[in-house]
Amino acid sequence: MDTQPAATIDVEPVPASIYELIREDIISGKLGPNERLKVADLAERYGTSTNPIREALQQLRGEDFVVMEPHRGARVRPIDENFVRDIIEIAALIEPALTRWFVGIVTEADIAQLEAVQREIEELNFADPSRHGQLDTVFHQVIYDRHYNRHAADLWWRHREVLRAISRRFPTSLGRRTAVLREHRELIEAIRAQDADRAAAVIAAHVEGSGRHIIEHMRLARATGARKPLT
Amino acid sequence: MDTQPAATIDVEPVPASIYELIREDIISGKLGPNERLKVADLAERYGTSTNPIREALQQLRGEDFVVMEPHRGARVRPIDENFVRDIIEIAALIEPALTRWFVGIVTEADIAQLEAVQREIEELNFADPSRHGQLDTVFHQVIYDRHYNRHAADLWWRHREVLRAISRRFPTSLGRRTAVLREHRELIEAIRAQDADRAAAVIAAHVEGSGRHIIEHMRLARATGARKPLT
DNA sequence: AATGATTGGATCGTACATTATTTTTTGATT
DNA sequence: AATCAAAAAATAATGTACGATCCAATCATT
Repeated sequence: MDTQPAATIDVEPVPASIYELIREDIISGKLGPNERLKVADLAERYGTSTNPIREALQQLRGEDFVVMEPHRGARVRPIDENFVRDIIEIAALIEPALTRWFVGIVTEADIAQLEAVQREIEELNFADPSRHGQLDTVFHQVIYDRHYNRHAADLWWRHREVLRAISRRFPTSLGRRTAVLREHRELIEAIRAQDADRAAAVIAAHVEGSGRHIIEHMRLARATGARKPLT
Repeated sequence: MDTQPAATIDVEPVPASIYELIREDIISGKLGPNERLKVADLAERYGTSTNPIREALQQLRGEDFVVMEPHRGARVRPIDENFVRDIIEIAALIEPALTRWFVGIVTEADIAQLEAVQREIEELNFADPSRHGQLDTVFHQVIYDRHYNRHAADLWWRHREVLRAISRRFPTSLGRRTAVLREHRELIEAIRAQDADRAAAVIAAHVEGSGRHIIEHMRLARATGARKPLT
């Protein structure tokens, strides 16, 4: 899974392949936790034959969105609070390291780009959540996308997509909004000051805060709209 | 991909599924870097039809061992020095964090198990490389396997498998041998002393050293036996 | 050099065989 | 009659086969 080029700010991506459709439905919760994924059902649901479904499921299995047992088929890996906590913890280890490196290679132009994106984010001021999600992604992409460690960058990207999809489900609290803006500004500041330690610390806090926010909302949603248990 | 139970020390695993066969051939280098993976060829090679091949490739794609371009088929993701460096860097971030947590929950029995495995390792003294690889894996598995963050643990396991497969290709240098034994002992020491910082530092050095060793050997192998370039 | 035809191979669809699992039915025993 | 185990049927995954279609690269022609 390669990351998008940082320059183009693409429109909301409309899922094309079966793989993307199923993944979207898993992340968005249309396909619930632990739900069985029968090849025949999915084929009908998405209007294709079984072959593409089988392949999509295998790919999703490789990416850990789907669990498969031999001769017992596929199930949706639950995207629950634990899941989010896990990937946030990993992100909290990787992102500071990537940021640290970025501080060492950053150019005037990079900082200008960061500031431009940040300006857009502040102007938008969370009016359009989906657009904000895009801009926020681009902001961090500027920092991570040129890193030589493609594995780490792709890992970040994968986590990012999951978190963004989950975040779409609920609004950003006022407290979180101000924190996001403050942390972004502080990050730019630290990068400009060539203070790698501070930049790393800021991004670590940023990731943690974002994770807490998401998990809190998930907990709330779970408590309120009691979801049906596994099939 | 779930990790094995820590208790059972299994025999050298014989790959069963097509997926495992192909992955093994990629990691071991039988399928060279960037080599085209034609479904028809692979089907013949492994004695199956094309469907299982396609599904295996999709899974490998999800795990990033294979890259696919639309309508242009699959290629082997090169398992080269950069690849190893990338996953080592990630491991060097994750393993200390996992170790740190382990220090907090470790029991007498855990330490006894670590010591038992370490004793076996020292007795074997690298006589049987494959067996050593197993024991070394078990040693670290004791530490990581019970962590609540299954994502992180699985990430470790995946990296581990790749590195172990690569390591099979060449002998462990004398210097590395003594370093491994020393670091293991030091790690047990730090864990017993409840010194999380030191344990984390030791494991970070351990991962780094292991990475350097592997990359050095790969560089050497590349320089010596000049491999054929991409198809 | 640009254009169009050819071809290799991926991708997708469909159908069916085989095998393993789950559920239901049956039958024997208490 | 109730209970439980074995057998049978249903369900669904997995594997095989083959044809249709589409895309990209190559080759031939102008």
